[in-house]
Amino acid sequence: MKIGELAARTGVSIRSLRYYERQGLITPLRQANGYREYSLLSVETVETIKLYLNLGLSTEEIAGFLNCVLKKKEAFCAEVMPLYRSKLEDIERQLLQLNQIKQNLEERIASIQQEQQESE
Amino acid sequence: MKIGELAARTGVSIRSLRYYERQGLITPLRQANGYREYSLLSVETVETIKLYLNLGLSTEEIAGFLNCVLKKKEAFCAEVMPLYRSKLEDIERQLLQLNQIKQNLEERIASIQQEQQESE
DNA sequence: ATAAACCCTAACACCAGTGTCAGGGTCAAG
DNA sequence: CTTGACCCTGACACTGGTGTTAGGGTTTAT
Repeated sequence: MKIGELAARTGVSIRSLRYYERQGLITPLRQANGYREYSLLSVETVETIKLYLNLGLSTEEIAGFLNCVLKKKEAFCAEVMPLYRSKLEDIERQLLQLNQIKQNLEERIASIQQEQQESE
Repeated sequence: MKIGELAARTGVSIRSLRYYERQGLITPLRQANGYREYSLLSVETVETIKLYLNLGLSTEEIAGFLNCVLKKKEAFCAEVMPLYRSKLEDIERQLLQLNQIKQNLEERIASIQQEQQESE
Protein backbone atom coordinates (compact mmCIF):
# COMPACT_ATOMS: atom_id res chain seq x y z
CA MET A 1 0.00 0.00 0.00
CA LYS A 2 1.09 3.59 -0.53
CA ILE A 3 1.75 6.14 2.16
CA GLY A 4 -1.66 7.79 1.99
CA GLU A 5 -3.41 4.54 2.69
CA LEU A 6 -1.13 3.72 5.62
CA ALA A 7 -1.79 7.18 7.01
CA ALA A 8 -5.53 6.67 6.69
CA ARG A 9 -5.38 3.25 8.32
CA THR A 10 -3.26 4.29 11.26
CA GLY A 11 -4.38 7.85 11.79
CA VAL A 12 -0.77 9.01 11.59
CA SER A 13 -0.06 11.88 9.20
CA ILE A 14 1.98 11.34 6.08
CA ARG A 15 4.45 13.85 7.45
CA SER A 16 4.96 11.79 10.57
CA LEU A 17 5.32 8.54 8.67
CA ARG A 18 8.15 10.06 6.66
CA TYR A 19 9.68 11.35 9.86
CA TYR A 20 9.57 7.89 11.45
CA GLU A 21 11.34 6.55 8.41
CA ARG A 22 14.08 9.13 8.71
CA GLN A 23 14.45 8.15 12.36
CA GLY A 24 14.98 4.57 11.29
CA LEU A 25 11.73 3.26 12.73
CA ILE A 26 10.26 1.91 9.53
CA THR A 27 11.80 1.22 6.14
CA PRO A 28 9.30 0.71 3.33
CA LEU A 29 10.25 -0.71 -0.03
CA ARG A 30 10.20 1.57 -3.03
CA GLN A 31 8.23 1.12 -6.21
CA ALA A 32 9.93 1.76 -9.53
CA ASN A 33 8.54 5.29 -9.55
CA GLY A 34 9.97 6.09 -6.14
CA TYR A 35 6.73 5.72 -4.23
CA ARG A 36 6.99 4.08 -0.83
CA GLU A 37 5.42 0.63 -0.70
CA TYR A 38 4.20 -0.57 2.67
CA SER A 39 3.20 -4.08 3.66
CA LEU A 40 0.41 -5.05 6.01
CA LEU A 41 3.04 -5.52 8.71
CA SER A 42 3.69 -1.80 8.48
CA VAL A 43 0.31 -1.14 10.00
CA GLU A 44 1.28 -3.17 13.03
CA THR A 45 4.65 -1.46 13.21
CA VAL A 46 3.10 1.98 13.16
CA GLU A 47 0.59 0.99 15.83
CA THR A 48 3.49 -0.21 17.95
CA ILE A 49 5.30 3.07 17.44
CA LYS A 50 2.20 4.99 18.47
CA LEU A 51 1.94 2.91 21.60
CA TYR A 52 5.49 3.70 22.67
CA LEU A 53 5.22 7.36 21.78
CA ASN A 54 2.16 7.47 24.02
CA LEU A 55 4.29 6.10 26.82
CA GLY A 56 6.44 9.20 26.51
CA LEU A 57 9.33 7.56 24.69
CA SER A 58 11.13 9.46 21.95
CA THR A 59 11.55 8.11 18.43
CA GLU A 60 15.24 7.71 19.18
CA GLU A 61 14.54 5.59 22.23
CA ILE A 62 12.01 3.54 20.34
CA ALA A 63 14.51 2.92 17.58
CA GLY A 64 16.71 1.17 20.11
CA PHE A 65 14.39 -1.71 20.67
CA LEU A 66 11.66 -1.64 18.04
CA ASN A 67 13.19 -4.33 15.88
CA CYS A 68 13.47 -6.57 18.88
CA VAL A 69 9.91 -6.16 20.13
CA LEU A 70 8.55 -6.66 16.65
CA LYS A 71 10.23 -10.05 16.51
CA LYS A 72 10.11 -11.24 20.11
CA LYS A 73 7.98 -10.58 23.09
CA GLU A 74 8.64 -7.30 24.83
CA ALA A 75 9.71 -9.23 27.94
CA PHE A 76 12.77 -10.55 26.16
CA CYS A 77 14.17 -7.34 24.79
CA ALA A 78 16.86 -6.37 27.22
CA GLU A 79 16.70 -2.70 26.27
CA VAL A 80 13.12 -2.23 27.32
CA MET A 81 13.14 -2.57 31.10
CA PRO A 82 15.81 0.00 31.99
CA LEU A 83 14.15 2.44 29.64
CA TYR A 84 10.77 1.88 31.26
CA ARG A 85 12.25 2.33 34.68
CA SER A 86 14.07 5.54 33.88
CA LYS A 87 11.03 6.86 32.09
CA LEU A 88 8.96 6.04 35.13
CA GLU A 89 11.39 7.99 37.28
CA ASP A 90 11.12 10.93 34.91
CA ILE A 91 7.36 10.80 35.15
CA GLU A 92 7.47 10.70 38.90
CA ARG A 93 9.78 13.68 39.01
CA GLN A 94 7.44 15.59 36.77
CA LEU A 95 4.48 14.60 38.90
CA LEU A 96 6.19 15.91 42.01
CA GLN A 97 6.99 19.17 40.31
CA LEU A 98 3.52 19.62 38.87
CA ASN A 99 1.94 18.88 42.22
CA GLN A 100 4.18 21.45 43.82
CA ILE A 101 3.15 24.05 41.27
CA LYS A 102 -0.47 23.10 41.68
CA GLN A 103 -0.29 23.54 45.40
CA ASN A 104 1.38 26.93 45.05
CA LEU A 105 -1.27 28.06 42.60
CA GLU A 106 -4.08 26.93 44.85
CA GLU A 107 -2.62 28.67 47.86
CA ARG A 108 -2.17 31.80 45.87
CA ILE A 109 -5.72 31.73 44.57
CA ALA A 110 -7.04 31.20 48.07
CA SER A 111 -5.05 34.05 49.51
CA ILE A 112 -6.14 36.43 46.78
CA GLN A 113 -9.76 35.61 47.43
CA GLN A 114 -9.26 36.18 51.11
CA GLU A 115 -7.64 39.54 50.52
CA GLN A 116 -10.45 40.62 48.26
CA GLN A 117 -13.09 39.66 50.77
CA GLU A 118 -11.33 41.51 53.55
CA SER A 119 -11.38 44.70 51.51
CA GLU A 120 -15.13 44.61 50.90
CA MET B 1 23.92 48.64 39.21
CA LYS B 2 25.09 46.89 36.08
CA ILE B 3 23.72 43.68 34.67
CA GLY B 4 26.40 41.45 36.17
CA GLU B 5 25.60 42.62 39.66
CA LEU B 6 21.88 42.13 39.18
CA ALA B 7 22.56 38.64 37.87
CA ALA B 8 24.69 37.86 40.92
CA ARG B 9 22.09 39.23 43.31
CA THR B 10 19.14 37.40 41.80
CA GLY B 11 20.77 34.22 40.59
CA VAL B 12 19.35 34.83 37.12
CA SER B 13 21.81 34.61 34.24
CA ILE B 14 22.77 37.70 32.28
CA ARG B 15 21.37 35.98 29.24
CA SER B 16 17.99 35.62 30.88
CA LEU B 17 17.91 39.19 32.13
CA ARG B 18 18.43 40.41 28.61
CA TYR B 19 15.71 38.04 27.44
CA TYR B 20 13.26 39.37 30.01
CA GLU B 21 13.99 42.86 28.75
CA ARG B 22 13.26 41.87 25.19
CA GLN B 23 9.99 40.35 26.40
CA GLY B 24 9.07 43.67 27.96
CA LEU B 25 9.32 42.50 31.56
CA ILE B 26 11.96 44.95 32.71
CA THR B 27 13.33 48.12 31.15
CA PRO B 28 16.57 49.35 32.64
CA LEU B 29 17.94 52.82 31.96
CA ARG B 30 21.04 53.11 29.85
CA GLN B 31 24.30 54.73 30.81
CA ALA B 32 26.05 57.00 28.32
CA ASN B 33 28.21 54.08 27.21
CA GLY B 34 25.20 51.91 26.48
CA TYR B 35 25.47 49.78 29.61
CA ARG B 36 22.18 48.85 31.28
CA GLU B 37 21.66 50.60 34.60
CA TYR B 38 19.37 48.84 37.08
CA SER B 39 17.86 50.26 40.24
CA LEU B 40 17.32 48.44 43.51
CA LEU B 41 13.70 47.97 42.49
CA SER B 42 14.94 45.80 39.65
CA VAL B 43 15.98 43.17 42.16
CA GLU B 44 12.43 42.97 43.41
CA THR B 45 11.08 42.90 39.88
CA VAL B 46 13.33 40.03 38.91
CA GLU B 47 12.39 38.10 42.05
CA THR B 48 8.76 38.62 41.13
CA ILE B 49 9.39 37.35 37.62
CA LYS B 50 11.12 34.26 39.01
CA LEU B 51 8.17 33.59 41.24
CA TYR B 52 5.70 33.66 38.37
CA LEU B 53 7.91 31.63 36.09
CA ASN B 54 8.03 29.01 38.83
CA LEU B 55 4.26 28.92 38.76
CA GLY B 56 4.47 27.80 35.18
CA LEU B 57 3.55 31.12 33.60
CA SER B 58 5.30 32.22 30.43
CA THR B 59 7.11 35.53 30.11
CA GLU B 60 4.37 36.66 27.78
CA GLU B 61 1.69 35.91 30.33
CA ILE B 62 3.70 37.60 33.06
CA ALA B 63 4.09 40.67 30.89
CA GLY B 64 0.32 41.05 30.95
CA PHE B 65 0.10 41.82 34.61
CA LEU B 66 3.59 42.46 35.96
CA ASN B 67 3.26 46.22 35.97
CA CYS B 68 0.06 45.94 37.89
CA VAL B 69 1.28 43.57 40.58
CA LEU B 70 4.40 45.63 41.07
CA LYS B 71 2.24 48.62 41.88
CA LYS B 72 -0.76 47.08 43.60
CA LYS B 73 -1.47 43.93 45.48
CA GLU B 74 -1.85 40.83 43.39
CA ALA B 75 -5.46 40.55 44.55
CA PHE B 76 -6.39 43.71 42.69
CA CYS B 77 -4.95 42.95 39.31
CA ALA B 78 -7.86 41.70 37.29
CA GLU B 79 -5.66 39.76 34.90
CA VAL B 80 -4.25 37.46 37.53
CA MET B 81 -7.15 35.30 38.63
CA PRO B 82 -8.32 34.00 35.25
CA LEU B 83 -4.73 33.23 34.38
CA TYR B 84 -4.24 31.31 37.60
CA ARG B 85 -7.41 29.38 37.02
CA SER B 86 -6.61 28.43 33.48
CA LYS B 87 -3.07 27.54 34.46
CA LEU B 88 -4.46 25.36 37.20
CA GLU B 89 -6.65 23.62 34.68
CA ASP B 90 -3.63 23.05 32.46
CA ILE B 91 -1.74 21.56 35.35
CA GLU B 92 -4.60 19.28 36.20
CA ARG B 93 -4.84 18.09 32.63
CA GLN B 94 -1.14 17.38 32.61
CA LEU B 95 -1.40 15.54 35.91
CA LEU B 96 -4.13 13.34 34.51
CA GLN B 97 -2.11 12.56 31.46
CA LEU B 98 1.07 11.85 33.38
CA ASN B 99 -0.77 9.62 35.78
CA GLN B 100 -2.23 7.75 32.85
CA ILE B 101 1.21 7.25 31.36
CA LYS B 102 2.59 6.24 34.72
CA GLN B 103 -0.09 3.64 35.15
CA ASN B 104 0.53 2.24 31.69
CA LEU B 105 4.24 2.03 32.35
CA GLU B 106 3.72 0.28 35.66
CA GLU B 107 1.33 -2.24 34.17
CA ARG B 108 3.72 -2.91 31.38
CA ILE B 109 6.65 -3.40 33.73
CA ALA B 110 4.61 -5.76 35.86
CA SER B 111 3.48 -7.84 32.91
CA ILE B 112 7.01 -8.11 31.56
CA GLN B 113 8.24 -9.37 34.90
CA GLN B 114 5.47 -11.87 35.05
CA GLU B 115 6.23 -13.15 31.57
CA GLN B 116 9.89 -13.53 32.39
CA GLN B 117 9.15 -15.48 35.55
CA GLU B 118 6.81 -17.79 33.73
CA SER B 119 9.52 -18.71 31.27
CA GLU B 120 12.02 -19.69 33.95
C1' DA C 1 49.85 51.01 28.17
C1' DT C 2 48.27 46.64 28.74
C1' DA C 3 45.63 42.92 30.81
C1' DA C 4 41.55 41.44 33.13
C1' DA C 5 37.03 41.89 33.82
C1' DC C 6 33.15 43.96 32.40
C1' DC C 7 29.63 45.35 28.91
C1' DC C 8 27.17 45.44 24.05
C1' DT C 9 24.47 43.19 19.86
C1' DA C 10 23.39 39.55 16.80
C1' DA C 11 22.78 35.01 15.72
C1' DC C 12 22.90 29.94 15.85
C1' DA C 13 21.74 25.69 18.67
C1' DC C 14 18.75 22.85 21.40
C1' DC C 15 14.41 19.64 22.08
C1' DA C 16 10.79 16.77 19.00
C1' DG C 17 7.40 16.25 16.43
C1' DT C 18 4.43 18.23 13.20
C1' DG C 19 2.55 21.69 9.77
C1' DT C 20 3.19 23.70 5.59
C1' DC C 21 5.00 25.38 1.27
C1' DA C 22 7.69 25.22 -2.97
C1' DG C 23 8.68 22.87 -6.98
C1' DG C 24 8.08 18.95 -9.36
C1' DG C 25 6.78 13.78 -10.83
C1' DT C 26 2.93 9.95 -11.70
C1' DC C 27 -1.19 8.02 -12.81
C1' DA C 28 -6.08 7.15 -13.75
C1' DA C 29 -10.53 8.71 -15.43
C1' DG C 30 -13.07 11.60 -18.23
C1' DC D 1 -5.01 15.87 -23.32
C1' DT D 2 -6.30 17.68 -19.26
C1' DT D 3 -7.73 17.58 -14.53
C1' DG D 4 -7.39 16.00 -10.01
C1' DA D 5 -5.62 13.10 -6.69
C1' DC D 6 -1.73 11.09 -5.41
C1' DC D 7 3.42 10.87 -4.56
C1' DC D 8 8.46 12.79 -4.07
C1' DT D 9 12.37 15.82 -1.69
C1' DG D 10 13.95 19.69 0.78
C1' DA D 11 13.49 23.34 3.75
C1' DC D 12 11.58 26.78 6.97
C1' DA D 13 8.50 27.59 11.10
C1' DC D 14 7.09 26.83 15.74
C1' DT D 15 7.56 26.40 21.14
C1' DG D 16 10.44 29.00 25.08
C1' DG D 17 13.96 29.77 27.78
C1' DT D 18 18.78 29.38 27.97
C1' DG D 19 23.73 28.40 26.47
C1' DT D 20 27.22 29.79 23.66
C1' DT D 21 30.03 32.10 20.32
C1' DA D 22 31.63 35.79 17.42
C1' DG D 23 33.09 40.30 17.09
C1' DG D 24 33.76 44.37 19.32
C1' DG D 25 33.68 48.40 22.98
C1' DT D 26 34.69 50.18 28.11
C1' DT D 27 36.63 50.53 32.41
C1' DT D 28 39.76 49.74 36.10
C1' DA D 29 43.89 48.53 38.14
C1' DT D 30 48.53 47.57 37.74
